[in-house]
Amino acid sequence: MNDPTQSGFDLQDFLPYLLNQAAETASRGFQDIYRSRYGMTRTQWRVMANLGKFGAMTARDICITSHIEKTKVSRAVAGLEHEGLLARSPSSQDRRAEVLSLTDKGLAVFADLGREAISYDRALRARLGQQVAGNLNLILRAVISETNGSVGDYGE
Amino acid sequence: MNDPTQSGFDLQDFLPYLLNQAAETASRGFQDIYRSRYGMTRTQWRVMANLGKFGAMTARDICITSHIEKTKVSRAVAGLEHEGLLARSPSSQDRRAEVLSLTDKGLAVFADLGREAISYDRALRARLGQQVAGNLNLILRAVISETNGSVGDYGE
DNA sequence: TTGACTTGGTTGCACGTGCAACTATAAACC
DNA sequence: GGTTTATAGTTGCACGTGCAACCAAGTCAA
Repeated sequence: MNDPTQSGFDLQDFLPYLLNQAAETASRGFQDIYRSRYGMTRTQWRVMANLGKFGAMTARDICITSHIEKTKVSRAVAGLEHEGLLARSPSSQDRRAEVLSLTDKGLAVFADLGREAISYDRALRARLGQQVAGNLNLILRAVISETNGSVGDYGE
Repeated sequence: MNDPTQSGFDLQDFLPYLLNQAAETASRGFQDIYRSRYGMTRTQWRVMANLGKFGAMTARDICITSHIEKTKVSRAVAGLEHEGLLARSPSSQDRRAEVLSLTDKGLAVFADLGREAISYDRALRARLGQQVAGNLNLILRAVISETNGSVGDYGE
């Protein structure tokens, strides 16, 4: 590895770069599943995963728990609703907010993708080794909470 | 953490999700630098980092070493050339290919960003702890080489 | 009640990207 | 030679995203 500019900088050791590459390769395979099978976006999948886990919640709640920007959530919700996977009902406490929940169809899709996700994750961890995978899990959380010094709106 | 659907799936423990979140938070700060300071794209920054390290190379070479898709490289190169940061010269061996290299201006920009990147990376590693950071580095490489079972074209 | 300010959510626009299709040159084969 | 097949690089188009601006409902205080 020569370095004509003597800069001493190597992209291949730059943590943000490595993280992005790793995230991309790790995500690709699962993305293919929810995209080809249900034509879903990553954000849609994430929104669905939240509703699947927590039941009913507002868009705002999703933003907070998942650090997804609100415009992304808004559009993902619109898409999921259009596909009949999600339903909105007005909030009784706040007429601006809407309570979101998965429809039966949405629950079925989530059940399917949840299963796939679990086995995908399991396979990935197996390839890395349980020890290493657990380690990675912890470190990533550290990375996420570091630097994440709470910015405008709510996160992100 | 309740789980109404009993799916057993938790997005917060899904490795692809964690990797993406970590990558995003880790990248954000540095992205602000090359974007606000030079109006550069992430891909442009990466292409520049390659040329800065390796000197002169073709677009194809960049694709191979950095696993960036060729259309992204093509556009990044066009942009960098437009800004006068990069120059093309026809390859003597292959009239389809062009040898890319940074101009003096490009070298100066790379020197600046390279410095910034090094200190950014150093700060990040310091926050994680050297031990953990080194660990992360290794694991990420493993993640990248796993799953990366060589697809069409050259990588990506 | 009225006004200033906050907050839940949506929308317009510009932009980077993924993919497929395309041009031009090179290499392989008969 | 001539014909196929692979390769370097570009381009058109559709699409998801980031950001700023926006609307409507809530909040708080005078």
